[in-house]
Amino acid sequence: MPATPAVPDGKRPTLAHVAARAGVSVALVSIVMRGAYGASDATRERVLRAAEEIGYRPDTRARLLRSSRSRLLGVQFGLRHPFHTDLVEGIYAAAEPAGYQVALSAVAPSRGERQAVEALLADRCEALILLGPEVPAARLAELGAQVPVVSVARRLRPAPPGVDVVRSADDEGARQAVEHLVALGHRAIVHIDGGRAPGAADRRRGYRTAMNRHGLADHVRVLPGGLTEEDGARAARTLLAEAPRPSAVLAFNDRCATGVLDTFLRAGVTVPDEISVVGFDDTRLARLAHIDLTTVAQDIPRIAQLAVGRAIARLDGEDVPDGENVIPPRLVVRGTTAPPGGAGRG
Amino acid sequence: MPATPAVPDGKRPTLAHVAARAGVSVALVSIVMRGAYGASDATRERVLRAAEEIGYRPDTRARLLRSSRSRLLGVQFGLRHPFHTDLVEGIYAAAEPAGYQVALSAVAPSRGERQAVEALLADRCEALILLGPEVPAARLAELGAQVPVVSVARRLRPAPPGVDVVRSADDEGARQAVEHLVALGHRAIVHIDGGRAPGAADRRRGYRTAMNRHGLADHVRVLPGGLTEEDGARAARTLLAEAPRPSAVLAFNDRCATGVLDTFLRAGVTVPDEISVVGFDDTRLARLAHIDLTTVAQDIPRIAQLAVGRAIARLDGEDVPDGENVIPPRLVVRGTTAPPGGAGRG
DNA sequence: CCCACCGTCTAGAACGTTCTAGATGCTCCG
DNA sequence: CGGAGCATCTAGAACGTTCTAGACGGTGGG
Repeated sequence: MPATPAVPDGKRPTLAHVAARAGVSVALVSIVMRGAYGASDATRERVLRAAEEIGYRPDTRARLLRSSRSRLLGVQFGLRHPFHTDLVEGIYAAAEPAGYQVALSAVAPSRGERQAVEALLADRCEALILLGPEVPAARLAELGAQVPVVSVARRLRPAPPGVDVVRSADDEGARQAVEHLVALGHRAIVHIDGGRAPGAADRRRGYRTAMNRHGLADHVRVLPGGLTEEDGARAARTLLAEAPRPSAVLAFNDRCATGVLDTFLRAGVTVPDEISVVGFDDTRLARLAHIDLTTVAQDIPRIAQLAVGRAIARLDGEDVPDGENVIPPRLVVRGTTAPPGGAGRG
Repeated sequence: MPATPAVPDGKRPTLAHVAARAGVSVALVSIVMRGAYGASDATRERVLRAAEEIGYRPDTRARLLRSSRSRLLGVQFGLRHPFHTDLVEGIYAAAEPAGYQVALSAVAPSRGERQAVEALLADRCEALILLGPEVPAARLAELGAQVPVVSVARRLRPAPPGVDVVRSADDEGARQAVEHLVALGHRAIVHIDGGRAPGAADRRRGYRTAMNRHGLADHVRVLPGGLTEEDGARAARTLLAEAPRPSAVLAFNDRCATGVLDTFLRAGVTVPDEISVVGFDDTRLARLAHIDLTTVAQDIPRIAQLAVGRAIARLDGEDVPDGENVIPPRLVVRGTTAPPGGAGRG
């Protein structure tokens, strides 16, 4: 005679089913499932066996509903930005050992930041980690008033209460790039910027300051760009049309830089012989031999770790000092930069 | 005198708070918030205003706990695969208009497929959409017995009950690639495969069949590869060491193909003059001018739409016929293929 | 004038879990 | 022998929502 399944029809097994099968109370099963104190080894084993047998799986939502803490970190990211997806990997790696779960909410063409964040809040995330948020600062302040918020890669001055900032020293990164180009002998260095994108203002400023410091104030030139390949390509087309072209370009990020490279290549302008190009982010893309892009690397694991750390510290009620966490970037020299006039590549 | 906030301290507002403020019952507020039938226009407006004023936000988890349906689709994807992230965008676009929410669970170095799926099930997803799952078929069958499962890009023969398959005609794609190369005059065409990756077996078979059909059985050669750049690079290094090299390479996917291109480029082997290369997926990467990769495009929006459609159909209890949904791919000819011996590029 | 019916609203029980408060029985100590 | 103290276990109330059943007043047909 086959044992009657303890679980009715299509319903999924609950604590009560396990309890019935193991012959104990629901509360005790809860204790065992959580690994909490208060059950003998013998019953513990018996309960676990019963749970295993009927395929019990705890219901996160019911669990969170009851307990005051949800231990859930909400992460908003852009699916198309390798920089973001790499950060997400780091966030998983940092959050799970600390006993926090991660809820992802992507920004996509059909799904704005507002929608992405609303979903996270409705899911009861205790804190928000926003990767490169582009909403107005006022909106971030509003969110910060509700839950701890960590803004990654987006500077806020001053940071509203409840909002932490973790970012690379974007100005410093731009400075390193300019120093490198100047050391190679470049003077006409143009910056294709990121417009209103997070970090863009700092990179612009870093570029300007470095240029001025080297007495190149006359050569300062910022071209409107953006964070996609298309934005880079558009700016590059402007440069192509010019009589004496600049000898070097500092792009807002790697995607933008590949758009620039792409356009130059199609137009027969050789890089770095005729013009040098520098990116920002050091994505996997930049490392490929065809692209082999000189770029400014951000310390992604460290940024992820810090972002999670700040969020958790706030949740644990630690009295985190207000202020930004700024992480130094590092220039990675590859094949798209060379002295002007073309000593050339390889 | 400032109005006393209807909501105590740090707690977030609930239906009860809204009800108290609007002077109606909790049940009525629930009706209004859901937009359900059973409230007059006057009270409806009054309740909505009260909710707005105290910043009420429904609690998804409590909502799901109570109602039998969760209207939640769980999606497992790989953060590093542009093919997956593009699909996720399509899935959002298809699911939300149909009234379903999407829960994302990423596979990362620190987080295997088992863990990713467990998280989705614990969150009460009604159906699972798995992008390129690599777990054993038995495991998928086991999952299919619990909830509707859609396996995207991974073939299963036979598909276990409860498991739908949506995929490109991988064999057909490989065939198109071979046809193209043969038409250009190639004979020694080698395939760098995807090992045990989803779709790899079909692409291998399509390659073999097409080669045989053209009387090139003697030239059939499958080199072990994989789905990352590194896998492609490794295989390319093997080829570089050989005396007469093949004249064309069909790589498992675009990432693998870029690894191949990369290695050839660094070794001074010109593409397509000395050797032609074809990828698979038509990622944004392939379209960049430096790479300009001939590749097999998959119809991503259609795949996403179909995957969501099948999941929802199963949930709605429609009697979906078992069987795969196979979508034809399309070869995109770009700059990495040319006749052998080098009439060359540009 | 009665009753059925409709639109509007409400009380209270679910959902699956955790938490609080306490019950039970055992051991150990004076 | 009488508690105190401990380990183990349990009943029942929460959590914030939806659902079921029904209450209430007004209207209209016979």
